[in-house]
Amino acid sequence: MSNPGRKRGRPRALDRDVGLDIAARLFWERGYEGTSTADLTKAMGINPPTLYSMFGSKQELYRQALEFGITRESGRRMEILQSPLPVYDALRLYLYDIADGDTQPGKPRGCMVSTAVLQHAEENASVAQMTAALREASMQSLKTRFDRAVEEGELPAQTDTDTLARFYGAIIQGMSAQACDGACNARLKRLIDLALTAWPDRTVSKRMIPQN
Amino acid sequence: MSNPGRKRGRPRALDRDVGLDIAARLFWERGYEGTSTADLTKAMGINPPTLYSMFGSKQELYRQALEFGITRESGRRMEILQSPLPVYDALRLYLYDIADGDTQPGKPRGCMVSTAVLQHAEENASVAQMTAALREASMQSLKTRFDRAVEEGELPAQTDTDTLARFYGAIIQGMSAQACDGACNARLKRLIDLALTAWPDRTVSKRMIPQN
DNA sequence: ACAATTTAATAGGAATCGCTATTTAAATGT
DNA sequence: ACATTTAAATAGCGATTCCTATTAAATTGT
Repeated sequence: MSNPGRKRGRPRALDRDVGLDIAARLFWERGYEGTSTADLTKAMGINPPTLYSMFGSKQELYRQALEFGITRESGRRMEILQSPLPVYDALRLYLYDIADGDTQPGKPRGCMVSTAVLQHAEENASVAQMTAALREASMQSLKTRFDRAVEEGELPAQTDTDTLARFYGAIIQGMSAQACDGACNARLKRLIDLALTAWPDRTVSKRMIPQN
Repeated sequence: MSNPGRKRGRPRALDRDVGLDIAARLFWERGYEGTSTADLTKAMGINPPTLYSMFGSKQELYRQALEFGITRESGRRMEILQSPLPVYDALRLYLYDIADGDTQPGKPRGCMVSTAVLQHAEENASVAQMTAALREASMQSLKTRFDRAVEEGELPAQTDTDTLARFYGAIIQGMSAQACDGACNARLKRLIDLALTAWPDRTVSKRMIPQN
């Protein structure tokens, strides 16, 4: 029969995105080294050769699963950060969104990137590099927004935007760690609210009493 | 020959503490799942049966290596925290000591506990429980110190000491993650200095302009 | 019906995983 | 010297690691 919408040959039994979603959840929960290819094929309901023909290798599957898992939320968070809101409010919403991501019901705890592959066997150094680069990019996007805020007069000219970005980056990583350890959403948001009191404020200097 | 200071039988070829130090460094660098028993025996210069007769199992070795690795610094940090210094200054020195620990030349980056075994295979859940309990205990010791500060009038009576402890706990975890990613000592200390501006201050409320 | 095309399933390979039964070596006690 | 005691080394077990050569199945084109 003529069926122009379909290719020739045996149809795929597993949708690629479904497979990536399953892989993302497994890697998210158990880490790269804690997830075996047998875990992956079993969860996807396929046999090893299918996994390798679809995704290439375990490392390549991890890369694709990472990309698949973060694309949607990464886009949303960029919109929050680049919104017309004052930078402080954008930052708060940005952090709240991350706290929500760290504590989604029915999904693994913590962040897929923030605390992933920090320790690893030598042979997995290139995998660790993937997540490290994503963490660095995340902090750079914060710094870029803060730099704009300086230019637009929302932050003092002498603001150390790099340290400010890495500080909130540390909060993000700490939230992920604590979510892995069982922290609830409300607890993470209390933590955010406290972290936001470190925001540089042009109106008042906070500590009137010298520290030394 | 009569030699009262020594036991009978073949002498140990490897000192227990030397072995634990080697194991601690390997687990620290590569994580629990990233370190194989072959890595451990090779680094110690022993054969598998010796490792198992000395330490019992991989999991038990990890427990002992953790204990060995953190005992000294844990004691020092408790002294800092319980010193007669004002709580703010004690906290600052405490965090600086951790930053130093995260960036020691010739040792693995980051903290052995703060960011360890956050993700893991199901079979290693009990190992993850070890590090999670140590992280929780670390934050509890901060909270206890802050509670005392409230009692002694160093902090406002209404201070949320639990959130305050978990906030600096998040900073500690973030520092460890960033040290793993290559952050230097000075960068971590800039981060600490910024985090310390979130310290509750009785003299002035920081944000004079309402946020909403 | 039959060839062509594409994918899945079977079966297993080489290496490594954590771990151990057995044997050998090195000390002390008599 | 020789037995006793303690620990190390040899050798390897069963299971699992990531991955693949080969075969079988399911579709389309003619």
